[in-house]
Amino acid sequence: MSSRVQNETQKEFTPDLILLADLAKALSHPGRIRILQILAERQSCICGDIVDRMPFSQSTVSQHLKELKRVGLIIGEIDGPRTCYCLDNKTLNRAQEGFLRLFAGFGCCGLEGKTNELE
Amino acid sequence: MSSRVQNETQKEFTPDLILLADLAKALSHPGRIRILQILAERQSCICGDIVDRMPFSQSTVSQHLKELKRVGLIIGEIDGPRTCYCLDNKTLNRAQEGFLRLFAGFGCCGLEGKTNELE
DNA sequence: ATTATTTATCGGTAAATTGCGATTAACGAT
DNA sequence: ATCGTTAATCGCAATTTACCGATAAATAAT
Repeated sequence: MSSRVQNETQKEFTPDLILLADLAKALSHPGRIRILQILAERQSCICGDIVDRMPFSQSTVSQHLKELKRVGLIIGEIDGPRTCYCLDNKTLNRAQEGFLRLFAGFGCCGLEGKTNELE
Repeated sequence: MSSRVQNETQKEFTPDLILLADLAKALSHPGRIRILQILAERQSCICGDIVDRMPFSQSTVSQHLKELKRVGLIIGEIDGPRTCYCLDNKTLNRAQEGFLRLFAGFGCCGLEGKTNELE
């Protein structure tokens, strides 16, 4: 909040920036984006169902799920021998907000037609 | 063995998805996001000015610039012994569009208070 | 031609990522 | 207890990333 700006040429990265980059990293693999899309279109989020729809092995998918869980984009709930995954809307909201603010800061691109006051 | 019926639906990733992941990858490092922000503040920027504002060596910054150039987020113009970098608004627009569509597809997140539906 | 300046690239190391098969752990059912 | 099923984790190899110092290439000025 009240971060002390002592030098205009601040070289360090703010926690916000680091967080956004971390979220981008989680989205930097087609498989992980795909997983999020699968979870969005289905309410049944059993791990096996995801694996069936991915071109990777079970262990690889599990690793991608772990990465998505790490940044908080998804939540895994153990249900018997299975694990039920679902999107974490709270983190998704923050992520969307972060990206929106980022692009808004670039000033180049309006929302073309949808002129919301982003700020 | 697993007698699961293999879903014949597209396991492959669409070019659009791969492109979006690639853009996310370019944004997955705080330094690279920072570079974009620096370029947004000033209309154009010679490489050295960017280096001065980054906590990395000249060669490292140059490498990040190369990555941003690779995905088309920035353009580098040689100007004498210097190189002048600037944002590529066209790619930025497409990137923003891609992220907007992605998050819209998640359905979870309106624009926080602004409950307009993004088409 | 020499020198200084600027930036891209080379070479190297350390760490992280990606993918897989094999294994383990946890659970339900027999 | 034993047997399947499910999913996380381990171990491993190949690749990529990140960072740096050193060097090269290009230009401007002397």
